[in-house]
Amino acid sequence: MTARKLMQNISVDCVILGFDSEQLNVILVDRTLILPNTSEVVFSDLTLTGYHIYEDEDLDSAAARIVKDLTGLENLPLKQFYSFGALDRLHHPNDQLWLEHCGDVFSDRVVTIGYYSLLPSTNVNFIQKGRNAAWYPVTSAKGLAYDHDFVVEKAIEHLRYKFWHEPIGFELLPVKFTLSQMQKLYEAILGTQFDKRNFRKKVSQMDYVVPLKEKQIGVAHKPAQLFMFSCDVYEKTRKERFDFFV
Amino acid sequence: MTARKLMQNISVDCVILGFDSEQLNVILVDRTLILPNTSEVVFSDLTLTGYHIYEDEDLDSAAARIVKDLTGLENLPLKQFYSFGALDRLHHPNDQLWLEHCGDVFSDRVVTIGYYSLLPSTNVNFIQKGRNAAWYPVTSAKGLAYDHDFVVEKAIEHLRYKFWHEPIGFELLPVKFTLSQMQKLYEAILGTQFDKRNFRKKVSQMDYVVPLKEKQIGVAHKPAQLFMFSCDVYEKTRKERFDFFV
DNA sequence: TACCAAATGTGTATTTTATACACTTTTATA
DNA sequence: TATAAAAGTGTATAAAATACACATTTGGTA
Repeated sequence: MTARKLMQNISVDCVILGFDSEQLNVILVDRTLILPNTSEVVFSDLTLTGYHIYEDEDLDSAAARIVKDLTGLENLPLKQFYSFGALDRLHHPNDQLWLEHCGDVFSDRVVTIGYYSLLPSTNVNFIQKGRNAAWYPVTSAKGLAYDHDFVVEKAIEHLRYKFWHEPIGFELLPVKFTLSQMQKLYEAILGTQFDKRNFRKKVSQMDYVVPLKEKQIGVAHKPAQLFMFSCDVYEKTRKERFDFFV
Repeated sequence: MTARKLMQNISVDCVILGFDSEQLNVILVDRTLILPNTSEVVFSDLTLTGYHIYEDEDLDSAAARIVKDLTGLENLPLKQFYSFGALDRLHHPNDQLWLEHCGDVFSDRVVTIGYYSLLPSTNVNFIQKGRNAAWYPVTSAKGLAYDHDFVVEKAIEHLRYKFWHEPIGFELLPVKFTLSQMQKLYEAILGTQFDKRNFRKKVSQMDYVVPLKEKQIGVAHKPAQLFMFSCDVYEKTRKERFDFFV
């Protein structure tokens, strides 16, 4: 394989969001600058899973490759949500130090294409090469590298927007889930409370939330019925309607 | 002013959409390749309003500058909607010819950030420098330069999506509009029919559609009452709700 | 083995919203 | 003054949203 050339001015950053039945989490990667001669740790902070794209790969492929390289995760449903090109997005002192020392010398003008992905944040096995990727609660994801605080903020804004209008919540739940888990998720993301009976009445109208003949096991109380989301049924039965009204 | 440097690999393309009470239109710019020595017209086609960004400008500013340069229009509400980075997006023969002959030699790997803007397409005065910008019905916007057919398609998809969920339709109407104009717009974009009485009943629930004490003038029939959209009222009274249900 | 803790699961009455549907009114113009 | 063209209006019915409280099932433990 011949050497692939990285594009100096274009990168991809992925906001991988997970839910653990309590809160929303994001995968962040360790960025520690160690001086090679003295082994001094100059600083240590966190970044999103992101990197420059190669000249011979499109944006979606770049996003998938970068996530795989940094976390080992494959086949995530990565979707583009916004691009970031502020002039000062790499101008914090740590970013400049990092760019000076990190081998490949890149431009300090990089436009990055933001991607996001949703998954349940339990049972995720990271396979890391060198750098450490891990889940962090989004509430604690502050002081990140570059403009990544802003990128995360925009991703969550985008997530909330889609949450109101499409059934994407299921991507954050296990394949088989209980209605209480679903309700907790929606309450957490949308910051609302729902009445249990009315929530269930509403869900029962959704043909694409399919009841299974299985129950929870290993819980110290009455086990709940499990449900699945059917994408097929959703696509076939969805009816759009005005909802900006009133 | 010192010479600004264009970025080889990054451009912005703007899909400026207008409505003329009949159909959706888009501003396109003439791209005619004339050989300088023989004056032969090699080809002539159309592009979106787009160009490379400068090293010292952010994406939003670039979009505004490019639209102004190509059309004379200022202060349009330009919003980013998607980015395009397919490997072959500049690989049609005309695109290659154009890139070879058009002076500045750019890379054939350009990632473009898509912006869109909405406005009523009547009473728009183009001030053009050299190249011709004009409205074209979106239905006839085929065979455009680069991947611009695809960019337009994605923009309209985005528009429809937002149309269902937010009152952005008003950006495509004159400041003062009649309910029939509004209904026709929604029917055109969403591809649905609404019952007149039910549509009006619904609109009357929207506090942010404000009836004026004015009527249409110069029409050869009973003149309709005029209405305005109030962004202030909308922001203060909007209630989000689930709408992906059922 | 009886009791407790913990979470599940269920129904009804009321209000609000959506839908279906047809004729009269107002204006400019011929 | 008759006509054409579009504006404007109400009611009955069906569907959906909301408010609200208690009995049930299970595992664990005394």
